Amino acid sequence: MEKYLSQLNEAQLEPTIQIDGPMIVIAGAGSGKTRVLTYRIAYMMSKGIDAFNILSLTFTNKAAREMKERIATIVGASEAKNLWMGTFHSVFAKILRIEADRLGYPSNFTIYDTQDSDRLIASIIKEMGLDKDIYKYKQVRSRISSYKNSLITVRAYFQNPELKEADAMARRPRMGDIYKEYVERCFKAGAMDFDDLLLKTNELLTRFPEVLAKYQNRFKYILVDEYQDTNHSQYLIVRALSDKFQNICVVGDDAQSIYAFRGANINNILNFQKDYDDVKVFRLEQNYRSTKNIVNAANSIIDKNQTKLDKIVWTANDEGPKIKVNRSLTDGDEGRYVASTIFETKMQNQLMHSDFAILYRTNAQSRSIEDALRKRDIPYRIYGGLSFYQRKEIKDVLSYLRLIINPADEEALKRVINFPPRGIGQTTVDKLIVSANGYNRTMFEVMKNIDKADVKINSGTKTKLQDFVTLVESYQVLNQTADVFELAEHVTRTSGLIKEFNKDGTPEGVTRMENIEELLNGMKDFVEGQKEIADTTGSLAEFLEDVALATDLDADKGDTNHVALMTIHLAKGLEFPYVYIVGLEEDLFPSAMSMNTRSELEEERRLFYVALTRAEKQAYLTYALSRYRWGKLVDSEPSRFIEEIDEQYLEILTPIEERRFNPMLDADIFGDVKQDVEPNKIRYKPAKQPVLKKGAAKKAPEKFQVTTPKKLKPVVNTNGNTNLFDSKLVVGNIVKHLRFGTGEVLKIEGTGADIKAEINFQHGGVKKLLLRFAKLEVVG
DNA sequence: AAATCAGCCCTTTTT
DNA sequence: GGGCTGATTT
Repeated sequence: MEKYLSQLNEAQLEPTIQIDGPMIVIAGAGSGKTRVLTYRIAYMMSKGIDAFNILSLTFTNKAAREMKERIATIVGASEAKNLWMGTFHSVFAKILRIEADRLGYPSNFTIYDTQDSDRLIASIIKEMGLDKDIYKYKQVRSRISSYKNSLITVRAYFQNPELKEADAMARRPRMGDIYKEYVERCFKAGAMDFDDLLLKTNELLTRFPEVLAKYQNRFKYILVDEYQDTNHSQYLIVRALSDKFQNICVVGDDAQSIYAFRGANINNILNFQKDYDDVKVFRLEQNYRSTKNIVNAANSIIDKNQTKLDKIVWTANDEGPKIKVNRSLTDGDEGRYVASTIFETKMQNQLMHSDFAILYRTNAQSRSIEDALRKRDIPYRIYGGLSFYQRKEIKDVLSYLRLIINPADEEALKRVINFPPRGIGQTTVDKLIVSANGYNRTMFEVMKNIDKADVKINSGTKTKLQDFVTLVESYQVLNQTADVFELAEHVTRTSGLIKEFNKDGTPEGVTRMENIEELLNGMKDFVEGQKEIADTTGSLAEFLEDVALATDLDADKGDTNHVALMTIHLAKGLEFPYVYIVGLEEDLFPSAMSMNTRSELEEERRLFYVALTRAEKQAYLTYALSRYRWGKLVDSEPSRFIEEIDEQYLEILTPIEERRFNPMLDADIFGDVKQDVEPNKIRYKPAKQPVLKKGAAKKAPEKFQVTTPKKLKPVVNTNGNTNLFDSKLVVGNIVKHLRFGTGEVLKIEGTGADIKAEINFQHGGVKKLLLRFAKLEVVG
């Protein structure tokens, strides 16, 4: 152990050997946080603390696995095996399975993924006869999710008039009814969604003091990584479990909090010192990862945020090259620029493909990059996106398997009852749902007793339903003896899935078959792997849980030497020698949807900070002047984040060399000639009509100058004399709108040309209006 | 009940 | 550009 501790600097050593009591480690990017966590656990064990008494919560299962492996090399595999380590979701799913019956759930409950939830909600909205344009299932789902993350149960919802009012104001008065029905249907189906795993854990710990005591005594030492990204529900679980012994160590970096959109509360980390007595505070401020240029540039960005803890990240590393900033004409050019510089850099410095990462704000951006990499024969791998387990054919197979374990699983049943087609159509399914709700039974139970049930289904269809029941039951019998792989293999063959995908020999069908094969191989690995671990059964239930909570499709099978493509969110915690941050454009990064409030914009800025601090040696920032979005070419402006970096750390590669407008050359912008133009050649932008955007007259042609800070743009009044942009509209004013009638001003937000007012109109409810466009008249 | 097609929304990020 | 829903046809 000593030899490991000697690898730490003083700042790292202190928290590592501090075992008892509440403590917080504020760890800057690249400061060796994971090392501290790993060695701390190993150190605890070397001091005689039983692995059974340590609970370590990480942000991804991959992080947990890697940490466990490293601990195993220090203290030995047999000891490390007993550590409880994983994400909140996976750890508490395990506990919920043990305690399920207390909550009225079967221990083999299904975990609904987002898609399952969406389908159920959409189906409920339809059944209730509501307008799907007002009740958009995605919005409804995210609303329900935020209730759950704030521990607002259905009962709490109906007891709180404010919530009902808020939903009514948003023209969704039936929100509570949908919530209620959704929760009941999940319960009946023996299913929990992601948020339930945390909500039900809280319920368990609150309602059953003996259960709380049991786990408090079990988890005498608790560690939480990435504490800045915990939500309220997670916060309460940690508080409850650590309440008795108060041996709680949280690690995080407020500057890297990027999950507010899913309920993460940055105040959890900002207020930690108030939550416990005598909190010891440690700071890791020396960055070991990146060059001075990168660290300083990142600091200069995060400085722009108001909400943050005091912390100065510094490094003793080399100065390094400046951050390269490149402009392209289109997203296609951007891709080609990235691909060609990767190619050149790799050749010149004899690097691996895996030394490079390309990070973007949205998954949709990967396509243009992929195309360029493929043309250059550069191997790459896309992380995240539509994960393997979310593909249609994989979900089909998994749905059959889910039904074996839990025939009450409504979403799985609806998915495969008529796939492959077996003559059971929508009408029949609808009748079954109505009937099941009427009898308060599951659809499967109704089907099983279809002869006794009062449903108007013709006898031919009834036979088909019974056949399906028999099929599933035969699988259940096989599950008694066969392992996961054998079972799945049998299911794909006998259900007709393989035949269905093989049917027409289309390339699509071939890919689907390959994916199914890959799934089967994965199962084989799972079966083999589980044999070596003592306390696991290798059961189907366990496999399905792994799959439901998988954070990535890890299992880096075979070749790991590829360029990594992923969203910035996914890149958190990772590092690469060369990092490209692409699509640095206004409305994309920062996202158009996050510019309404300061806190949203600050989260985008933290996201940019995370992106930049992934780089060890060299960072590239790229943007395009126009980009395909929703199938259309859209003009874009460089991101404000580029300007926010202190210019001394930047190298602008593409000073604009304006050329005279040339109709001949200009034509290729609209034709297909430009495909062959080499990237990174000096390009020019055709003269264009100035576009009015954000109420400002844009200087044309566009010229991007990093050296001059953006000045406040002149305001153009586009709406004649009724424009209130310059007026002193205040909260409480009564205003009149041409279309919406009169309303009260609830909120005013934004600055400059982006000032918006939230107005509650008598007709039309609450609306956010850009003052510079809205024709408003103050009447009171 | 199945197959085909037109039109819709979509893009923030994930356990 | 693409995926999904709903209407229409067979």
